[in-house]
Amino acid sequence: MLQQSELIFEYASDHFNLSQLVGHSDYPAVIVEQVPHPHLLTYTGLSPEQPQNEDHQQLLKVEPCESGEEEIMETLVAADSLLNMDCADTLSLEQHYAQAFLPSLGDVITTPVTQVTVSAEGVVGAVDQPQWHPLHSEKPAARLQSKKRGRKPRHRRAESPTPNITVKKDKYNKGGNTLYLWQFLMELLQDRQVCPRYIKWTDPQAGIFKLVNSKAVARLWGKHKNKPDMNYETMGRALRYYYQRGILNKVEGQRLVYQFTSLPQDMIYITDGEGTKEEDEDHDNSCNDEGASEDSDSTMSSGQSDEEELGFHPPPKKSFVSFPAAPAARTKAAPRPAAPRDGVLRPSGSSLIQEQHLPIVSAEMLRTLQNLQKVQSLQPAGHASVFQTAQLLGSLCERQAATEGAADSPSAEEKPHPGQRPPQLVPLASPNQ
DNA sequence: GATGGCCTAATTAGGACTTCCGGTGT
DNA sequence: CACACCGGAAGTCCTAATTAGGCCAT
Repeated sequence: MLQQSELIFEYASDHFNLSQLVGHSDYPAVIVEQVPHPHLLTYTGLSPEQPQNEDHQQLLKVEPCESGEEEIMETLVAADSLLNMDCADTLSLEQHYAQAFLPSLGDVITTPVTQVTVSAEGVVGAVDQPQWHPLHSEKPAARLQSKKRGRKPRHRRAESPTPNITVKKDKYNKGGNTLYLWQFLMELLQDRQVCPRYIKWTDPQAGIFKLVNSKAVARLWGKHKNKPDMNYETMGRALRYYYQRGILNKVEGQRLVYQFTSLPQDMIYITDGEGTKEEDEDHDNSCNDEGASEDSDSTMSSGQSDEEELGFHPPPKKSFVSFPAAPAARTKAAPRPAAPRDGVLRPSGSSLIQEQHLPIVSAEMLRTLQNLQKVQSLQPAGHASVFQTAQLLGSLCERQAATEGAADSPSAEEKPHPGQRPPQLVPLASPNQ
């Protein structure tokens, strides 16, 4: 049985559009999280019984492609094929997600998690910080205390974990797939299969995001909630309720653009050059962004369930940072500070790369780890803590820096190319080196 | 038989949407 | 005209808290 301190890699995006890697000098961002439940291994194909060194790697194997473009096209075609599939035996990632993953949300949520982000500069951040930091000084919306009749007053049920509220673990442990809409959206925004294709940050620092494909997002939400009739109209109503509760603001004058009044302090923005860095140029998303923008449904045939291909990940449970924009008033998009271009966006003032609760390990990280001899012997059921992984990556960073120092330039061969494996990183002699 | 502890099912309140609607703005 | 957006109202679903009742041991 796995312990909470054990580390599992979820292979999040091997099937992800490789075009996202095109032309970016940064190594992909990486999120690491403790995932306690063995069925997650099943979900990810990493059965605890499996010999990790073999099956694990086989699962994660990514064949390099001669022609990056062809690979991209094939990937897209495959993805689109998935979208069109509705047969019962086509177990979508999302279905898989719902069936296998959600039951463990409670553990996931309450488990302190360390995130590690790797960019070209190496490990940007790796913080093991179990505490959550409520940053909202007050609860945004006044709660109506309704009358009770004929019964003893009881303790109020935990409400939606609006930024400064913690949710009891049990709430997520009862087999229900309780995932609030705002959490769901945050997930999507951290899922590279969805962001920026269907939803994207327009101003991460301000928590402003756009529903690039509102219909697709609504369908995803509906699928998650088992509401096949869900549409943007309905989902939008739920979003509007968030105004009252101070969870969201509408960004005036911009359609389909909303703003989180708070974001997890430890929110991580996986940009690796895509999605979130387009905030200055909405058109620079290579990942179908233009095709998808405003309504990429036009690019999809009707009835396509593009969410079929999407697997996303359990809800973040984090501390939150509120944005300067006052929740009380609808806000225009705040002037944005210059976003760093290192592939990881940080909130003004402090690093975003902190402990976090996303059970995601990107494919890129896994590939990276595959290249490390030490990591190849890492057993989820063994000693591998997230923090150790962070240390490991820190060492990796150092080694890489040393290598780069010798080469004196981040050469092109270090940049990921479509259809190419991520850069071969210098194997680590030891995580503790 | 009375009492207390434990367990379980039923009840209830309330949160978080969902659905529907009429309306406005772009 | 389509779509985004708004917010009221009523409904559904789910969960936690509470209560009631049964069982058992003392």
